Amino acid sequence: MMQESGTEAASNGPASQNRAASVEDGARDARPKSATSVDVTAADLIHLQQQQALQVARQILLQQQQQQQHQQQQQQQQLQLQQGTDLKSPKDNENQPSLQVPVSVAMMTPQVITPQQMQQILQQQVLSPQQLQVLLQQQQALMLQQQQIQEFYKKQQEQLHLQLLQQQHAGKQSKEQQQQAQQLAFQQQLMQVQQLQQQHLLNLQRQGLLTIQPGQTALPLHSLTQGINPAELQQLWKEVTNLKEENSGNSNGRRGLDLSSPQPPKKPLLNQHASTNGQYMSHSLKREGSTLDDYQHSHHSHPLYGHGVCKWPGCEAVFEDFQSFLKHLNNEHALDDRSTAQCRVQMQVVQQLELQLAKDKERLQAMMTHLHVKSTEPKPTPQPLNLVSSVTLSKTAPPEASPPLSLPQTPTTPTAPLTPLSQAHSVITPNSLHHSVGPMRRRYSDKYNMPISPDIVQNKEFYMNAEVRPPFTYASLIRQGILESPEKQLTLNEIYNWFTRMFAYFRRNAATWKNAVRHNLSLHKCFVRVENVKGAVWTVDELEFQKRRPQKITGSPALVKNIQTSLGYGPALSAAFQASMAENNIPLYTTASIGSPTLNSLANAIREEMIGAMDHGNSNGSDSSPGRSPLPAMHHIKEEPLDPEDHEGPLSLVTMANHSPDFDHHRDYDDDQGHDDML
DNA sequence: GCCCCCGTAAACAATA
DNA sequence: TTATTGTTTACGGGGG
Repeated sequence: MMQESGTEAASNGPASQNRAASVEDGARDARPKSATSVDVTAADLIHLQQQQALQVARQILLQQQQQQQHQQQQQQQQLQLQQGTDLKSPKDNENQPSLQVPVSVAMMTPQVITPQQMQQILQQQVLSPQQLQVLLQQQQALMLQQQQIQEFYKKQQEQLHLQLLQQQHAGKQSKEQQQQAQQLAFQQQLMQVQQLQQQHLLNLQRQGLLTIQPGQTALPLHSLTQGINPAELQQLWKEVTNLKEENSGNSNGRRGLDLSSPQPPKKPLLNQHASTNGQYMSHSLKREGSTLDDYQHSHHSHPLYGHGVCKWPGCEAVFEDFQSFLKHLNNEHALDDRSTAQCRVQMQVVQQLELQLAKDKERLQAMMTHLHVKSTEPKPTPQPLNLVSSVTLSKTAPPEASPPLSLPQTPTTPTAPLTPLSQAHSVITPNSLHHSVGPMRRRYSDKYNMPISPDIVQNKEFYMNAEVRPPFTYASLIRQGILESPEKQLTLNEIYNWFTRMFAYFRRNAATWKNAVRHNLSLHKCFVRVENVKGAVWTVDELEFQKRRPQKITGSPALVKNIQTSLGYGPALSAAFQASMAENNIPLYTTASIGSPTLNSLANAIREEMIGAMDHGNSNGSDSSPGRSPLPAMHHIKEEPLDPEDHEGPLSLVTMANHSPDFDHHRDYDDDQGHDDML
């Protein structure tokens, strides 16, 4: 009789809820002013620079002392020779024969780096061609400065030499004073070099050319500190830009830029994130290749072709039609050394961007965790868009929760059914995040008549584990839950369970949202209550639901395009949405064969028709015809007797689906709610 | 400012 | 009797 449900009513007064909500909102407003950046701060840079300079300074002083002694000895020898004495010291001459170039000068001299080093630098700091140019200019400017310093140093050395000679003539003075003077001069020079290098590094950082990550300090900092040979940069620049005259077809002098022998991303930095994102990265790369192929063969839109312009890096050739572009692509960007080099650079760019994206996502997750999750409740670190590669479900999360139908359930294929375009619109944007943190206002699924399924599908793991309010209205969520059920019908309690199972947010304050669910079920005509022998189930009248929010979406062309593109890519559509479309064509309560391509296209077509009908702006709440073939309203289902087997209870329902709501866990949810509500 | 939508709260009745 | 389910009303906020 009494279906399981939370015992939330007793201790969950509205006042306390409001207080809790307001406090929560206040906490959310108190956002951290300073994000904990993963980049090395300027202070760290300076510290490293200072340490490095200290070591160099010690070497310089040692060398300088030796050199000074050597010079003085030479001078003494010369004097002795002039005086006719013959005091040889060949040993000293042999020991210090080639110290005319001080170490400090050697340090300032730009070192010629190997191609491998250059590649490592590129891998760790992938630069765009523009950035490379800027870097080149910066390096050349630094070279000039360093040359000036060298000249200055040489002049000083000469001056010192002259001073020594004069001092020799004037009589021997204390060597300590000379050494101190020279040390001071060298320290000044060192300071100047340090300042220049720090300025250079800071400039690079400011311009975003240099991002030093933890654990990355060794090579890039060292290399940049020592200066990259502009010739090498120029060489690389030539290799990766359009130098068509170099298109010889042979790999002459093309070192390490061969795609045929793909070097594994030997980036320790990348591997640091492999535990969480490596899968995602490799997968996305793989997906990138497949989509490219698909585009090339099946679409007249091409990722390398946009607005009549070839988007090959550095090309920007203009074409009137797609065919000429394809010809150009095959001719000019064929498989040769230049293309492979450019491709490799682009791969590095993508890898770097993905790395940055992963970092930003981690930061976002940390922020959200900080803002929404109680510190006393250690949660798994859920991330939107299936970044969680291996979900360790908390005790409040359904451990198995085989998702219904096409939901990507296995973390091993996190983005398998997705397309990049579908990802683009359904990623948790700051806007949606804003919605999710506050009261449930203006869920975009309603506002723009968008199917919520792709979002829920893509962020299922996220919503399941993060106490983030899904940016959908109760009505949309209820509909989604009902449509995800195998029979497209749920009892009230099953709807509750679906909420708690799918959304961590609804595992607390049960009285509030359950009341809202009931309220919505009763209020909206799109939810049809079907009497049953053993109770009642709720179904969705899709027509009524579509009529429910006839707000036009013509306002933002980009938005409309987004919606249409999202509809145009079948894999992004969830089976629930397809099923909902199928409901308009096939009788209710029949288990539709969901997922066939024809049904997908049909569903898309119907969906677009619906959106087109919405554009005409149906009168709100009126029962006017939506402007397309009037499908029979679903109200008759109220009288339609149901097969008792189909809805005798939750357990019978779950046997039909591969997603089994574990009601023990629902108990847990309710219990947790009780704890939460007591707080 | 008005209207609509949505969320929330609450009262109330029916029912198991 | 109690908990659940379902209906309805009221109110406030956001947004067009």
